[in-house]
Amino acid sequence: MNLVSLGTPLLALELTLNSGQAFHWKREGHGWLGAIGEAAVYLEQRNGELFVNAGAESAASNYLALDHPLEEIAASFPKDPVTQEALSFCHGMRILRQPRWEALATFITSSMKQVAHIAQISHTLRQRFGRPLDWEGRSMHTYPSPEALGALSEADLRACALGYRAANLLASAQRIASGDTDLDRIAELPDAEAQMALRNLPGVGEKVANCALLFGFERLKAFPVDVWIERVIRVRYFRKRQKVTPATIRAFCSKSFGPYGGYAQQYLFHHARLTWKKG
DNA sequence: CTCCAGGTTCCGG
DNA sequence: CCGGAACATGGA
Repeated sequence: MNLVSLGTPLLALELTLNSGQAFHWKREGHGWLGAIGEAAVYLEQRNGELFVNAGAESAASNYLALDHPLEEIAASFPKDPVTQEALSFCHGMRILRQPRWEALATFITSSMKQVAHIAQISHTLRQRFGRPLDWEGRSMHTYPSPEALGALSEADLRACALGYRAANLLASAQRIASGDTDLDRIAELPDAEAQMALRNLPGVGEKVANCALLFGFERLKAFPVDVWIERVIRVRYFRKRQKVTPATIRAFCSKSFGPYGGYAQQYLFHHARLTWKKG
């Protein structure tokens, strides 16, 4: 158990790992076990001090985005009570800097699925098709590459409970493995163009593209609108019986939440999902 | 059993 | 641009 300290960053570790951004971190003793790209990683927080297994320091601080100016980000949020309530609830949560394909692929598999089930799919794909890793006798797996997934059959993926998403994940993996779509090149594009490029992939619409941009391409203004966000915006920012179309929501979110809109979105999402009362 | 979940795509107004 | 419907699966 050779751990190294990363100091005492402002970081709500458990909140960050369990907020529906990444889906593969598992409790292990007092910490969390998972993979960052091709490396096995163990994370633990004790009295505010962050520890990581030796050798994974830079990978971990990059993945956890410890360089994001969290205080500045929080200060940039609108001062309305809805956002401030979510901010207070999610204090210390960071937007992870995930590998591009991993972020894109997990959200291709996310459509019309609960977070728990997305996690189950992620684990199955890793176990069956990822590369095995080991840390202190504990095993975990990398997220399977586009090449690995692209070589499978749709039936192989359907057997992981992917349902109709299997064809989309397979075709997207093949387009990337073949070089037809280049995620590194997309990473160089401005937000709007990057979004359009991602949306050329099967199973990638506006919402999934925005998730990929926010979680995998460092686009902190990207604002995914899922059923929870749609509900929060509609109920808390508009009057009952007012006509609110998808275009209304898009325009409102784009103008209201500033340069770190993606952070605000993630806080609103997590807060709503955990505290929403029906009726 | 019914309802719903971090949607996308296609199709007719 | 908008609303509807089809698409799989499992948890609540």
